[in-house]
Amino acid sequence: MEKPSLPKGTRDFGPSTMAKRQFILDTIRQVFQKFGFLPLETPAMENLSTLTGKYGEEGDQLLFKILNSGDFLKEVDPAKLESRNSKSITPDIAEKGLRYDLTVPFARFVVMNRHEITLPFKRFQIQPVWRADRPQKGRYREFFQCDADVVGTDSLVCEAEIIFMIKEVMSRLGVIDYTIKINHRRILNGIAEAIQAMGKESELFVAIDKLDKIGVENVKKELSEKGFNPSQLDTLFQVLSIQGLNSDKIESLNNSLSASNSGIKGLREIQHVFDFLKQYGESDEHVELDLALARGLSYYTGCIFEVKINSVSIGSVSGGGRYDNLTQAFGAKERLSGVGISFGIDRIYDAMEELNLFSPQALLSSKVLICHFDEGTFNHGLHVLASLRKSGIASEIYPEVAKLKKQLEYGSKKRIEHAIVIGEEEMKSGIFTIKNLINGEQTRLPLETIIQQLSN
RNA sequence: GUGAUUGUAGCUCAGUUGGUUAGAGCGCCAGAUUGUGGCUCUGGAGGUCGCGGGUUCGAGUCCCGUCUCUCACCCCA
Repeated sequence: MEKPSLPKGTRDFGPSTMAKRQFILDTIRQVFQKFGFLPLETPAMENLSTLTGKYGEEGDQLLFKILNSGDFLKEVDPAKLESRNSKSITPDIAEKGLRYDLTVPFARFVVMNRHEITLPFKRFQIQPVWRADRPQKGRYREFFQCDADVVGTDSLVCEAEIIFMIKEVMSRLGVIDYTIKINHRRILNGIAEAIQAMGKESELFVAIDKLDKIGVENVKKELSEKGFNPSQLDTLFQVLSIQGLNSDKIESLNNSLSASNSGIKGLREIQHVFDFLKQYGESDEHVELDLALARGLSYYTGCIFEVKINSVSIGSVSGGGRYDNLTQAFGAKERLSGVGISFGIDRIYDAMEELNLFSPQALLSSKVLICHFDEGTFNHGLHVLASLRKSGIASEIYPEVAKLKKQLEYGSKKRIEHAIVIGEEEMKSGIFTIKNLINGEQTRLPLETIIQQLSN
């Protein structure tokens, strides 16, 4: 017999893990709802035509594909089969794939249901996504994303709201030391213009995105290998090295990017977002304009965000941005702009675990265990159990006749707070022994009093 | 996709230059205590040493292959 195992990069979540995960999920869900987002769920699988081409070539390779049902090789061109080229055969044998993120399925949903959606449409979605990546720290092949997106408005107040939501989620989770990095694709384009690197934007952005990870020298090295000349690099790092308050950075960039329409427009939008923050009464604490933030997903066109929990060696726990043309990819005639944020709760979990931020009592368990001695007291226990549950007290009865020792041990291990012991005497008198399994104290009380005390 | 790394009891790990019947701690089960868990004591169960092949009189230990874990790169939550 083969030992059972899990596929690479996937995990089981036992009860104690789930208690903590639920806490994070509930927190995020509550914040999304408080900000006026409505729930949406989409299928785990999508047509591959929906998914491919939205995440760049690299992303396409990370899609999990689902083999067609039935005798799927029958219809395939024999010459193609003979070629043994997986890439060319794939479209013939796999029409579906597992979703790679929640934004693209959302865009698909919007296009398909355009007639019954009132714009601007705000939705949130909390579901697992799958990537055929090689797992490593903070990286799984199945993980949850918690997305909130608004489509159908260009208003920059949406960007500001994203920042408010991030702040509220972090503060409710008890995360104190974190940074919301913000940048704008147009500013990045402006920088590319300023150093005359048009047409080589992607190489440029990918390299500077690594700045805080590998340092200035290594980025310079990578860029010169990619064909950037020293004077370009000088100008680039002159711009990137701007330090100080967000407002100082904006001011200084206004000068260095003054020749670029795109750059100026991006800066103006960022400025607006900061203005909205102020107007709302929120400071720009934790928010940092970071010119080195680029983000890989190719569909972003406006503001981009990333949240990093400091002092934890885990990638970003949240990311998002504005995209202009996502619905166009599905043939929508009208231009629908959208902006969204995605929280990665698996990484948030890992980070909180590392920082010891979970409160210890977060275990989901019954409050009362009913202990008994024989068939008679067991049956009486069932009545007691019913009364407890009617009063909304989470409770359970030890399901078989066993030694008291064993029953109490069970309750203690499951961290059930109280044990009610029902013997002959208790059954007759209606006064039950209730034992606190945490501190060991024990008293005798009538059922009504017990229920009253436990209901609080 | 590239590179490195790990694998011995349910868990965390020892195991010497290859040498008898592979160990410890924790956990688990039972008893001491037939109506009282956590502490203590006593006893017990549990391993094809990841899998397959090779070298050897002899392999947990050496060699090859394979799978797996973890980490880094690429990319990303």
